[in-house]
Amino acid sequence: MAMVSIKDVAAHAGVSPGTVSNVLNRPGKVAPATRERVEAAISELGFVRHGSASTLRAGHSRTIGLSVIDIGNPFFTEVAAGAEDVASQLGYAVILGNSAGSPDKEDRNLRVLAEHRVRGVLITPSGEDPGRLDRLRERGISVVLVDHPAHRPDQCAVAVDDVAGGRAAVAHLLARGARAVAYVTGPLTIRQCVERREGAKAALRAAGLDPADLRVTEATTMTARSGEKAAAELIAQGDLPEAVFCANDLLALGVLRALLRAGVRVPEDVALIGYDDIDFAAASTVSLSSMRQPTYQLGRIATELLLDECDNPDTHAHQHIMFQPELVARESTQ
Amino acid sequence: MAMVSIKDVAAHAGVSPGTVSNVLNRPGKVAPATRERVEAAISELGFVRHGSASTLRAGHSRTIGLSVIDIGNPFFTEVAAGAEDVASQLGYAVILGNSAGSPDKEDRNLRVLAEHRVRGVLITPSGEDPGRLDRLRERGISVVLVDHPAHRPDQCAVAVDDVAGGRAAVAHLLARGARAVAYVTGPLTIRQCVERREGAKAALRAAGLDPADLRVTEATTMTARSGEKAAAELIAQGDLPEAVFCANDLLALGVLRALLRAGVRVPEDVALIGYDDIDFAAASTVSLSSMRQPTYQLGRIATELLLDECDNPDTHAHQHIMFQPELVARESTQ
DNA sequence: AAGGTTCTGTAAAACGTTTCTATCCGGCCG
DNA sequence: CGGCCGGATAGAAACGTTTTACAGAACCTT
Repeated sequence: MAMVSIKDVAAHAGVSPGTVSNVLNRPGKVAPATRERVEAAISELGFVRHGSASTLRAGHSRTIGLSVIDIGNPFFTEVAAGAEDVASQLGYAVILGNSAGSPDKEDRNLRVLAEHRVRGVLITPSGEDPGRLDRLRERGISVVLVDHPAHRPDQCAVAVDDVAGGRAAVAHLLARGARAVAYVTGPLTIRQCVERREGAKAALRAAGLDPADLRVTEATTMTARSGEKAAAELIAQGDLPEAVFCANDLLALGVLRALLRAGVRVPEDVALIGYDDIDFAAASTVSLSSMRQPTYQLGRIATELLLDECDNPDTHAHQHIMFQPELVARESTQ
Repeated sequence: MAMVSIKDVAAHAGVSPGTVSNVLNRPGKVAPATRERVEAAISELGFVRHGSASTLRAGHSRTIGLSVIDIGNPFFTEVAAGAEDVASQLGYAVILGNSAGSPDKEDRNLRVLAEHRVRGVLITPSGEDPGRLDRLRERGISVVLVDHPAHRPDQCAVAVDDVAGGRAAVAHLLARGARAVAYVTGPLTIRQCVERREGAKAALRAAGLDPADLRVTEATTMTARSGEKAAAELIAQGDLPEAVFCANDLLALGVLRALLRAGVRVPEDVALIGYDDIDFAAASTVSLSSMRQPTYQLGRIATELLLDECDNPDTHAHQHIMFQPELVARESTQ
């Protein structure tokens, strides 16, 4: 309970508080003998630096914010894991904000982050951004966009090329000989869903087919249950496509399940590919082909960019990094 | 960039800084007219309270720590979501720590939390705890154990009854008429795995069977891949059990996959039940029976207990809450 | 009308660091 | 031998808030 402060350490080591601070922050500036004495006092007294006092005086904290849309989604979980690893390695703490898709909650979270004077924020913005990120930047808080292209040159962003992903997925289906292709997507208000669709159309075009022939089924959520419903619709229409591309793996697993129960063989009757390559894609009964995204890397790199921007503001060059997704072919498209 | 402080607000509203602070923290104490004037100044100037200064002076922060073993595991993700929801609703920020199973990393994380003078910590301790939690408590940081029974009466803990869960799962298998039961488990260094095994044995005993007949296969990790390997072993032994209980759903999904590929029908030849009821359990081709745990609730309640302990230290009563898991019967045990 | 009691608001002292300036001391050069 | 220099440390101010003690004003009571 008795908080031991830098003064106590100073008294115990027979030096001034300033010297203790130097040992903590610029160990090179203090003579080895004194340094040892201070370090001994620190561990003897169990001193732990008061982060808030430090932040207050120094004008900046060793904390970053992470604002994601849905921490329950394996995609964001991986991003968070990558970010946390890098941050904790560099002695930064990560404050987690889950916007749950609600712009209100996102605003509340950003406010909390601003109060904490975080050094920077990693954010996957939900919906369009009416200048609230600019407001953060005005406060001197760096922002790195995650899984979202930058809308301004003076900021960093890391994203994955969703158009290329959609194109690669459908090109893979076409290479297997399929011609009638369906796209099962989540809400088309989601940027990723739209871009993957554009990629799919591009692949059709490149193969000399009419992009308008892409049969699009829009589900209300990106869950397995929605996938089942979508597949039921396709089946009800009687005229099954030769191949189905799903906007994420959860949808694909739902489609897979519905097809198998209806006696449709995968991949013999219908080939199937998902997106994200979540762990369960490989584990499903007919293992699922998918587009792998470097999610953990996304979190790592975004954090590295952010901390570089904070720690070396002069030499820092803003970057827009676009990862390429990778095709993982499994049984469902053999 | 120009940080606006409480003084600027005070000047702008024609009051003293103390009054602004009162408006912020004890609005009732200040006359309505003045309050409005101050509030106008606040929003006009875009003032955001400096959390660190506040923490420093007030002696406590509005921040809690969350230390989990593996943020990639859906179980912990749900816990985190529950915790974040409650915390953010009460204006608290959550600092995330991922120990990744390493006691070293856990220590580092706890140190960061101590530096930030968090109000309290939610922790699922990894391995045995050599007094480091006590050290936190000495510093006035409350601790609530998550998914772990309390080892002391003067602390809160929320957990799920793993013995009861193991018992219910196996009782369900026995009720279907199975007699030869196998248990596919993760490392038996994990408390949960051991307790679920004890529950399984208890169910056998209660049915008049010999608990020693439980065929235990210990996998090195709790993943689908390990589950496949475990099932391959069972198949290789020639003598298939009538029912398999897996220590978690990932293992079960792996077992399911291996069985189906070997031509074993589920549930006709072998019944199968997992644990955790992750989303993918319902979505797999043969939907998977499982034991559902109130994970989101676990996070919520733990946070509520923690914040109650912080905010009402006098009236707070320490609680040890033990949830009961719930059987979810699906196709794999029909 | 005097004394007390609320009710509002002010002023100033903390909280624990960091950082800037000043001081001390030993040694080196001329 | 005196003056200087450079390294090491001390001392004090500042960061933005909360909180305590207190001062005025207004209102009530007798």
